[in-house]
Amino acid sequence: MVKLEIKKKLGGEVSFAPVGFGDYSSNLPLVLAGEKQASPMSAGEEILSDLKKDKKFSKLFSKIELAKPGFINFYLADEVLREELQEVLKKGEKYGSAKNGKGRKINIEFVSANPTGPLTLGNGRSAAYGESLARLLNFLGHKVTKEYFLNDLGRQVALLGESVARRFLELNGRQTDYPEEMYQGEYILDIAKKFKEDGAYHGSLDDFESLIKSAQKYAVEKITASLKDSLARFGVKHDVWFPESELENHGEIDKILHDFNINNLSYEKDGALWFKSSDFGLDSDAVIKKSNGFTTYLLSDFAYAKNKLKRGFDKMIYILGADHHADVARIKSGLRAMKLPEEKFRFLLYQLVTLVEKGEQVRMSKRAGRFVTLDELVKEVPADVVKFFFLAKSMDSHVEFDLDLAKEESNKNPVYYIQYAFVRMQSILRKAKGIGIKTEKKLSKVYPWKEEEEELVKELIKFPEILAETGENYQIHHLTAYILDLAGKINRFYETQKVIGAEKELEKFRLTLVQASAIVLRNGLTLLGISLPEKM
RNA sequence: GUCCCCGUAGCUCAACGGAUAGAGCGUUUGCUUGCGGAGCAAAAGGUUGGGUGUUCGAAUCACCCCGGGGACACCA
Repeated sequence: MVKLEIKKKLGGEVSFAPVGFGDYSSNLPLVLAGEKQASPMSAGEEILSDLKKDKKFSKLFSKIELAKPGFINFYLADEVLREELQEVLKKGEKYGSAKNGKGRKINIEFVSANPTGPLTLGNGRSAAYGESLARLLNFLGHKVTKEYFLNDLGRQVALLGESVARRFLELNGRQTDYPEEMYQGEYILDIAKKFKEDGAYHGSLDDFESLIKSAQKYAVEKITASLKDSLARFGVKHDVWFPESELENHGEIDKILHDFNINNLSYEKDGALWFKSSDFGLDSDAVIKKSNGFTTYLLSDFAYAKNKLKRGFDKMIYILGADHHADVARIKSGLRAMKLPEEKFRFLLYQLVTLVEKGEQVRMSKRAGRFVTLDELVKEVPADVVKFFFLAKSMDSHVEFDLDLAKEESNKNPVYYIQYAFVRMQSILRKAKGIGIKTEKKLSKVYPWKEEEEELVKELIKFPEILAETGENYQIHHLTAYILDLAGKINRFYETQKVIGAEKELEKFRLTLVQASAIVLRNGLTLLGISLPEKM
């Protein structure tokens, strides 16, 4: 990774240069000029002559130049390009991987939707992002656990049980009303029907309490299973499903209450128990135990954070919808109060996915039964397309989703452009193998680069650098954009340079380019969780 | 009232404070023998919502407006 070497050597920032300014560039002269009040160009001269003294370093480049306002531009040497190209073939599916993570344990929690209904599009965004980030960090040498927090306690789940119970009573010919606060989606009726068919309830129909309990347990199990199915169909698999009830059963929630009490971090008011969050950076205090005796979500969050830490994770990443923005501040206040290492917790918020129907925005609501499910979408639009749609965007962008438009546009999605480039490369490789052409490391003849070849190699060897950066800033969409760029370079190369049937040595050389292209596309798409067709 | 995110080409979105603001879709025009045309080449399309600052340099940072989304519960 030449970029890293320049960075080390200079001790300043280095970036990929815009077209026409070499391969890498640094603004160090401008920065130094500001600090020392010297002219950028003279500062640049000094740096430049220093760099040139280091023979080993300057051998990496065909040219190092000082440009206009005060940039140093680096042009990669031909041999470096050729060596790195061989590196791609040598490392194959490991190309781009690293050991920087040093096996540090990372927990990534994502999706974590309540088991009270199907997954929504927003959950899909979380799923696509979490899965990809996990794969990337793994590739970079971390030991990643993908985790799903299952809220199997509390009011929403109780409400779910009651909803199913009421539908169940209806099915059994009992007169019951169905209040507005019940879950309105059709899937509730489906669950109630299965509940009846399975004969899962053995008690009396008049014992409403017992019915609710039984229906709740049944519904949570059914829905959890279908959540797993939906995610599997979307190509996402969590390593750990962590039920909230486990925290309660192991007394971890009570332990927090106890500790807060001892350390004078909580107090009673209006029959409820409050956490003194205002002592830890918040505007107000927060309820952790309601006057009806039930503990709040926040308390579980505290216990859960502590639990994760206890399991030995070095870093805990939460992927949350932007509607949890305020929760983040509350959780952090709790971390401070409990003296847990705040820097090990990282909260990533993605902006919400809103639904557009016939030009109108519709607020999705699970309770009101008004949403598009991930399953519905994936039935109409291939999972690869949906993932690309999410992963090409920054987490900070709102997504307005129009199902009709998505269906219509699906076959124009850029993901096909990338897959097509891959298929073309595979096709050439197949053909070459068929007629016995092999790639070779040592070529007896070195050809000058064709423009499209050079651009392609340079793009290919950026891959490890892009991954390293993305692993730092978690901006997965940068990786997505890179792969799209790369596909463009590949298609241009394909269009202009004949591979099979070219002059003997040249044929071999271009074949290495083809092979390297296939490798990088494969590695990149795999990290995004997008599939690689052999044929289309 | 406080806090978070966004406003960039007709549309959907990119752009570590850097050099000429880029892709895809859509529009217009070309490209058969060469390996898959789901491609390639080119054109048109922009006062980066508006303003004031900060500095060598601002789509990016600060402040003020305008517009959109979200959060500020004994909801989850």
